[in-house]
Amino acid sequence: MASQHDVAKLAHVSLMTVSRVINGSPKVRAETRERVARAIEKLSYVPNAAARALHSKRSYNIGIVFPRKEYLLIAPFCIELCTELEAQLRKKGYHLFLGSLSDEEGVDDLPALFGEGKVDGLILFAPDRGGEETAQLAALGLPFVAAFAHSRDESFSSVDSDNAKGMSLLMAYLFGLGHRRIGFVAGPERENDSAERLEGYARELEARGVAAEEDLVYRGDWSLESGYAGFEALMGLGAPPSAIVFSNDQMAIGGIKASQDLGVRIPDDVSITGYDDIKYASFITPSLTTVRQDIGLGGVKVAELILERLAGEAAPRSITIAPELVVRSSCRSLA
Amino acid sequence: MASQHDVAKLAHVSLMTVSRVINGSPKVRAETRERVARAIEKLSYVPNAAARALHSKRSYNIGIVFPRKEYLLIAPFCIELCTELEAQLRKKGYHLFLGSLSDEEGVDDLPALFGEGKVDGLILFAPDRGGEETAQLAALGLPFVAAFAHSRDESFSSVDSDNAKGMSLLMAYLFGLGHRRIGFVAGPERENDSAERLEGYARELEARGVAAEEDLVYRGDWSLESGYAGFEALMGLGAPPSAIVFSNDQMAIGGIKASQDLGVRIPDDVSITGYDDIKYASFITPSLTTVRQDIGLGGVKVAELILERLAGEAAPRSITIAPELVVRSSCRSLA
DNA sequence: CTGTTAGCGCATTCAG
DNA sequence: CTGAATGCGCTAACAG
Repeated sequence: MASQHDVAKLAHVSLMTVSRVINGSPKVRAETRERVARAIEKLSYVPNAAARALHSKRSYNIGIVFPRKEYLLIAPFCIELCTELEAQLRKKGYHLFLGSLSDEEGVDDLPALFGEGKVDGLILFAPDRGGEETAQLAALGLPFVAAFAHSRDESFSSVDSDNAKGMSLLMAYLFGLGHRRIGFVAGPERENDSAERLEGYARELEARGVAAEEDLVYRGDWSLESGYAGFEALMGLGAPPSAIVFSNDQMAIGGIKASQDLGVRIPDDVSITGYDDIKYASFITPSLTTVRQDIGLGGVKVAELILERLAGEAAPRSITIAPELVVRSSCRSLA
Repeated sequence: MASQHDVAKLAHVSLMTVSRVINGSPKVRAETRERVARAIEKLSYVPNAAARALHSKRSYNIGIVFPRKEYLLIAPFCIELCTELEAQLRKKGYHLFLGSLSDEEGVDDLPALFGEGKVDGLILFAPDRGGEETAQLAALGLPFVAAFAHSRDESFSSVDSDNAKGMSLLMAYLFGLGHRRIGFVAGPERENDSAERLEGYARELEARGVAAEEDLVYRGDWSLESGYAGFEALMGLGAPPSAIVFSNDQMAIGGIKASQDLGVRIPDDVSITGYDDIKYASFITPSLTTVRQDIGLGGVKVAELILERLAGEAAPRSITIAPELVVRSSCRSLA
């Protein structure tokens, strides 16, 4: 409730001196500074964010936007990212706003959501691959960073995992085990991570002279349910695969459930892999061979990039998080 | 970038008239209103939140605080709550701030976090049971609601699940199946949900004339790991229980993992139950008998209560979410 | 129905 | 080193 005015009165100085002390200006005598500091302490004065924002035209708030309800499917992910992000931003005096867009809303609703100057910048979580969303957002002129997306042309900053690398690790491992007929359960078509993993799968097959088969690719949506359905579909094929790569751990866990209901043994009858290395990956039976991504590091990098964008100095850039193969017990050697 | 000033100029009216149109005051001639509306449209004018907040002394922001890192353990939970909460608040023109307190921080750090007038109210997620945190927060004078906590004396508003009811359902079911020697894997001591579930367990045993045994209670922390350890500990007892109640699904899933590593069959050798009915509960094998809580509804109620608190009319009140027993296949009848 | 005045709390001028 | 004036964008309280 106390304002600079009150502090100034109590410390017998002017408003300006108080302001200077608060903003750490060196041009204040130590003694005066001390007096002001005590007054601040006594009144438990806290600067008013609105007034500051009004004057400085900066809210010191960042918004994070989860574009679609479907992203709740990957909750563990989101939370981990948000926590780290929030911690990093706070160190720099920024706060994090949460904003999930409903299915009916699009990027054009963002001004209404955040455009009143409530945020200085935005984090866009897994925007569509087509680039319309990011283009629209760029047109708005609000600094932003895309998380779990990738800007090929560096027209915006982004943090993404190195999906090509991850898939390469995974496929090399599977081929080393002797697998040739490998099924794939993909994520949503419009997402970058999903698309890149599918591309990686196809590329790795081709590199080893294995012809791609349309039947061997099932289109899922990251959910447990779609993993279940994917496993059923692939194993129901006339010639089922000897291994199935799921685009994320969650779908793989759905697949494991399906295997049990179907009486198919993993890895005896079919090998499977996931992606992400969520907590459950090691707590499910069989424990899941997967690709680990350091989400926390992703949060740190996103924070770094958005701050960079706010400063406006550097050009947009993309950071990719290195993946790591985690071998557990969901695959067997055909040899 | 456009301000009311620009709109006023373009529409050939005064600032005040613009303000009135924006705030929907009826005291404006239809024709004038129309003219102003067009100017607003043309300039794509959006009111400035900071200026508004400065004048009205309301930020139209609500903060949600996750008091401890350990809450990341229950991520699916948090996300579901946040999403629903955010959607509800947005309908009323409010935005949601995220703020996780690190382990070193306490409620007294909240002013620094949010106290600059950045928020009008706070949601406190699962505060300690002792009530110091809530008492401190109340002392700050900031309206708040505790989520997944319970105010016995209605000194603050809270939303919580009816743990007594949930435990009663669960224990009745287990007793009906013939179980008498029942183990319990508890959550953290200081949390309300955790404490109430443990109390419920003890009460239900006593009500049926079964003596409580200290050895049969293992203190966990909601995590998969602690569930694993709890299962090991309880089954390692000289006389292991015929059923184990886990305070949440996550620990139960940890327990299932332990059972497989130990070669103990569920439910043949021991029955288990969880609490929460998270998505994985039905996708694990054996599928988990548990208690369902409608987290989304919790979010709706939390929004309702905080808005009530902001309005300042009604007295604080507590809402409890009705639990529901979900029987699946992790328990067997001893008969 | 519409316009004028004033002030919310802060920080950037520019003078002392 | 410190202070006085000024304005950020908006709206409540008064005029007209």
